[in-house]
This record gives sequence, C-alpha cells and structure tokens, in this order.
Amino acid sequence: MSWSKQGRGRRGYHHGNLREALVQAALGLIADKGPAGFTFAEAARSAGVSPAAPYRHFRDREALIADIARRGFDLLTAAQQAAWNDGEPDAMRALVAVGRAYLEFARTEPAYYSAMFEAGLPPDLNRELAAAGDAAFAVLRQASEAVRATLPPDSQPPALMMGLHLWSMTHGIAALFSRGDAARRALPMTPEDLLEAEVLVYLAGLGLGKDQA
Amino acid sequence: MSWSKQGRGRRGYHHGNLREALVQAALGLIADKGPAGFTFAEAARSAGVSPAAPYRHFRDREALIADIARRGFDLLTAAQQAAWNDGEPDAMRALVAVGRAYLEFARTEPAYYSAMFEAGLPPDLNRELAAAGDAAFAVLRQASEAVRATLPPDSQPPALMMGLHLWSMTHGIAALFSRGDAARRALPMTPEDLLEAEVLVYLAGLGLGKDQA
DNA sequence: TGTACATCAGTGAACGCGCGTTCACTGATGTAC
DNA sequence: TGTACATCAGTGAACGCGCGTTCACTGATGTAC
Repeated sequence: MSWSKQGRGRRGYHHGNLREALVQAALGLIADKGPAGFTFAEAARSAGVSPAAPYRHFRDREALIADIARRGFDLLTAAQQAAWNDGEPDAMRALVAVGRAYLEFARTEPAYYSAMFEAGLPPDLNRELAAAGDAAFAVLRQASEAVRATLPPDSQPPALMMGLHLWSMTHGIAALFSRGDAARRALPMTPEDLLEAEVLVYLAGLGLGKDQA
Repeated sequence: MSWSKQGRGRRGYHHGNLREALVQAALGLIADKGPAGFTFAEAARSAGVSPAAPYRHFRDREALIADIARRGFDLLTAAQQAAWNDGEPDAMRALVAVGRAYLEFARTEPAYYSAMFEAGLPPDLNRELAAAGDAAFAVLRQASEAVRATLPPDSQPPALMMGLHLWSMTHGIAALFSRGDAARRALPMTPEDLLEAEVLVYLAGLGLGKDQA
C-alpha cells in the first residue's frame, strides 16, 4: 500500500497530507530495519516526494522521530485506558489488563515502541513529547491508586511508587520478552503469564488477597 | 587517550592488538553517539589503521557489535557474581546487591548496555553471545534459588520464574531510569531505592520476612 | 463574480561527505630444518 | 645459528552509493476587495 496515493489520490503538485504520509513511511522503515535504518531521504522517496519536501514539515530527522514517539505514547495511553475499563470487573484484574495492553503494544507496534524507548531521545525533548509520556504513565499511576485503596490500611505505599514498580515490571518484560523485533528473547511461557504472576506476587506483598484468598 | 598507541606503542606495520583497539574505539563511539552513530570506518580511523584493516578481524559491523555485546555480558556476569558475594551476609541482601550491580552496570557502561540490549541483535546470533547472555542470567537465577530456599515451604515458586521476575524488575528500572545516556527518565528517588523496595515487596509476597520482620 | 496578490507546499538540481567493501599488494613474523 | 618460506596483518587506492541539506524556483491555493 502506498501512503502517498491514499485517500483521494495525489492531487498533483501538492501532496495533500505529506506530514502524515512521512510518518507512515517512517514507521514502515523503522519496523523493517530498526530505528537506525530509517533515513529522511528514504521516507521522502516512499512518500513519493522530492528529498527536500520533508523539510517543510519537520526540522530534521530527530523531529520526525520525536513526533512518532509522541504519537506512540498517545496510542499507548488510549490502549491502556481501554484496558483499564474503569476498574472493572475489579481494580486488580483491570490493573493486570493494563499491563497486558502494554505488552501487546510493544509486540504489535515495534516501530512506535523503539521510537518511544530506544531511539535515544530525551523524554523531555519537547513539551508535547514529555506530556504524552506523562499521560501514558498516569494511567498506570491512577490504576495503582485504585488498587491501593483496596489494600489493608497499614500497607498502603505511595501510589507513585506502586505505579513506578508496576511500570518497571511491565517495561522489563516488554523490553526483554515481548518485543516485536528480532531482539526478543525466548521465554518458556507467555510474557503475559509471566507478568500476571509477577503482579500478583507483588500485590500479595502489599497485603492484597490476604483476606479474599 | 589513543588506544592505538597504548601498551608498547605502535609496532609499525603491524598494529599488535588491533582487535582490542577496534572494540575500544567502537565503545567510545557508541558511548558518544549511540549504537547507530558508530561506523566501521570511524572505528578503524580512531584505531589508526586503514579502513580495510578491520575486515581481518570482524566479518562486518554487526560482528563487531556482537563481540561487544558478548564482552558486556561477561562483564555483567562478573559484576553480578561479585555483588552476590556467595550469598553473604544473607541471601536476600545479596540478591538486592546483584540488582544494584545491574543498575550500576547500565548506568556506567551505556555502550556495552546498548550493544547488549538495544542494538537489535538476536540474543542467539551466535553461540558465544547466547552463552554469555545465559551466564549473566544464571547469576540471578542461582541467587533466586538461594532465596527460594529460605521461603516457607508452601510458597516456593519455580526458581526460574523468580529469576525472570527479578530480571524484569531490574531491567525495567535500568532501561527507564538508570540508563547512562540522555534517554534516562527522571525519578523522584534513586533507581536503587526503587528497586530495593520493589524486590522487598515482591519477596514479601512470597512469604519472606513474615517470621523475621 | 472577478481579479490581484500573498502564502503555502512542492520541485529538481546540486553540493560535499563519509560509508562499506574490494583488490592486488607488501611488510613483519614465526617456524622448519 | 642461519636461511627459506609460509602465513599473517596490514596498506592505500578505488568503486559506487545514498545521505542530509541548500537553493532558487514554481505551481496551487486561499483571500481581500
């Protein structure tokens, strides 16, 4: 599929939606050859424009990658929010679902994932990128808050710390075992099962399930 | 410092230890500009040899990166083993020390770290790389075994799973918060403290500390 | 409704550059006898 | 101890290539009046 000709087709001299087409082209190239194997020139070529055209939309290569990373965080935020499902059927199950959504994102969107976490961009490169990253974490943090409320009063750690713990577990599994590229490591179980067990042990350590189970 | 002239100096036509010099040059370049910003030609230049010389020692660029990754795993294994300290003063403390060693490695050796985990190499690219990676994980797995032996008999999960859980926590924190490059994310505490708290909660979830604490 | 004009979003040619890789070669080293 | 020779580890020149970026330009679009 050629992104340069979608929609109502090339309109001739003006592309119509070059910015979008460049992002899609870059995603394809990153997915194929890793973040390093993506070039500004090739993105232009596969969008069907001259090599000078991208400069009308992005200051340079890094600006394009940063835009992809920002979009990636937006998508991840949405996926996590959908998985959270307002805390239904219960906070703990919904929290695990958020983790699963993270793993699925890493596996199915390797191009976004690598732009977000492995392209070497400073997380606060620009305001938009920083805000998008914060929003993605906020889902996990708010889920932590909800789970925390169900804990015995004497073992309620700061929700921020809980959120960071859950993020690190999830991200660790994603980075090592649930990548969408050739660097994925083999695992004698599904990444999802590994994560679920880990979260359950962790929450048990905070006193969850002592009464119920 | 010029690695091409260390030791007893250039011996003239023959470099003497070009393989090593190329590795050191590559590490420097990766540390400066990320794994993508390292080129075979520049490594040769900074080792003081012609651009054709590296081909006597490495099939291609990827082979050099793979060698760096292998060496990195060897170093990490050694650092973790030293931190384990034969399980002294006790298994739990020693386990936490192993995690700290991992974080320190990520922070102080960004070039090795990125070759090992973010250069896109398949973990089993060759026998040596796979074995070195396995050896590094084995330290964590054996530490898990020792900690597991101190758990209540009714809550002893497979040591392999414990090891994978601990690896994922540690790697997640390293990748997000204890990197040695510009992509490190800010944290309102030290990565070490975050990890220690996480491991303690996790082990509590397995029943550790119920009697002692 | 028509027209003049400003602005936007492209072109395409050109630049200097460094890369990976190859080739026939040669200087240095080690070893058999 | 000397010498012949094989092997090893470099050289240096050359190749084709694609990149990022710049430049003056031009076609298309939108808008004021």
